[in-house]
Amino acid sequence: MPRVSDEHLAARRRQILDAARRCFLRNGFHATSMQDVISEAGLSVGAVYRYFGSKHELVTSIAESVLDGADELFATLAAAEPPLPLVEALDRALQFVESQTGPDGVFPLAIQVWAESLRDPALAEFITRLYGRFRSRFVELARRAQQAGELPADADAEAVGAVLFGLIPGFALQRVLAAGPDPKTYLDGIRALLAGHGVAE
Amino acid sequence: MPRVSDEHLAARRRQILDAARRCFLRNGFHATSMQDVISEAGLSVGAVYRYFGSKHELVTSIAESVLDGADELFATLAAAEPPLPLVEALDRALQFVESQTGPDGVFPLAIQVWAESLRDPALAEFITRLYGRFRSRFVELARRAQQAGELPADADAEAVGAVLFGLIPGFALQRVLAAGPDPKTYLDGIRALLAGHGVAE
DNA sequence: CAGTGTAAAACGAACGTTCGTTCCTTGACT
DNA sequence: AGTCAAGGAACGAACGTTCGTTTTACACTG
Repeated sequence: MPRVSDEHLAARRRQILDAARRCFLRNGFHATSMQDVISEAGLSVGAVYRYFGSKHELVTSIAESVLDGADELFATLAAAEPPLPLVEALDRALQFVESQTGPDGVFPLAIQVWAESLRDPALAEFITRLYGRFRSRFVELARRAQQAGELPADADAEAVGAVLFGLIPGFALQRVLAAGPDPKTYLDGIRALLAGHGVAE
Repeated sequence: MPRVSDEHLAARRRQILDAARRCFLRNGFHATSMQDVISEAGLSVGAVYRYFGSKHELVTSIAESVLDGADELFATLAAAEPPLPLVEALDRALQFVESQTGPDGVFPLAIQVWAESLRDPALAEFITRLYGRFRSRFVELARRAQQAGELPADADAEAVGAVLFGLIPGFALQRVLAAGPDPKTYLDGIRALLAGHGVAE
């Protein structure tokens, strides 16, 4: 089928990426062979190698698409007008993450990306930059909560933002690895902490 | 050396496990070949296979030893007499984790164990049980903080414990993947949250 | 104490498989 | 007729593991 449309090419790419995502979710990056991806996509070796030059390129593409989605939500939460109360912003973030922790969600893939980034400097740099951006969203959230009087005026927004961001993977990990509590319960815990009796300082 | 002492056998095992740990830290479980481990240990193929029946057994042994250490600390923190103030307990937990986030620490290995557990039901069950125990330590911490008046009397200790525990991997992940703040800054953020202005109920 | 038998520890060549990738061929569409 | 997406046989390398051989330390004899 020569001279096919651009949409056809894009669709083929997506077809391969979707197949790869399913395989990677099922077996992990390393235990998935190119043949697995190729069979899952219902294509031939040659066809797949026309669209992706190597397995590594497939892994990288998946990694980027997996993580890009979350930033959009976090950006929305941080920029909401009027500013969202802390608890509500966290509620929304937790619900999003919760929706991605199942076997079909992307969070298990994210864990694999973390592991992969420990050995792949290029991927590590991508991750560092993206997660830095994630954190900056939560710093912004903290700053605005501070202005709204939800946090002490002298608090370090950078520090609070880091903690708020840390709550998210902390929740997701427990959900996936340790049969953790549901988002509602987790949020109750956060609320209780926020309502703390001023023991610090 | 036939008929060697039990200490010799144990030392050989440790020799192999240490070599494997170094290799796994350097290249990850999957990208490390048995030959890598064997060369690193300075032994022969046959010698290593005398002590460990398969590569998988090596991975499992490493995983267990990596995670067992942390529980000891968490148990100590939860059982301290008199009860530790929340902030101080978290401080100690963060400092411990911090000491394990470097290239020589075990935290990078823990990330790989997480990824591995997604495909290995036996490992997953081990992880679930262990992390459940981790969380229960923090629940105990929360309960005692509650009795000391550091948390609202009507708070759900289970929920708060889960959040407190979640702070730990949340910190470590940022430290390893996203050039996150140091433990002191992170703790400042936690303090600011605890001092929150009672916005939640 | 010397000599010898033996069981166990260590060795490493070799095996069958599977890997990611290459590259030539095929055939549908312009 | 020409172009190019798609196909798939074939390749060399590397994998985890097996297994027959060699080496070693100790027990037992005289």
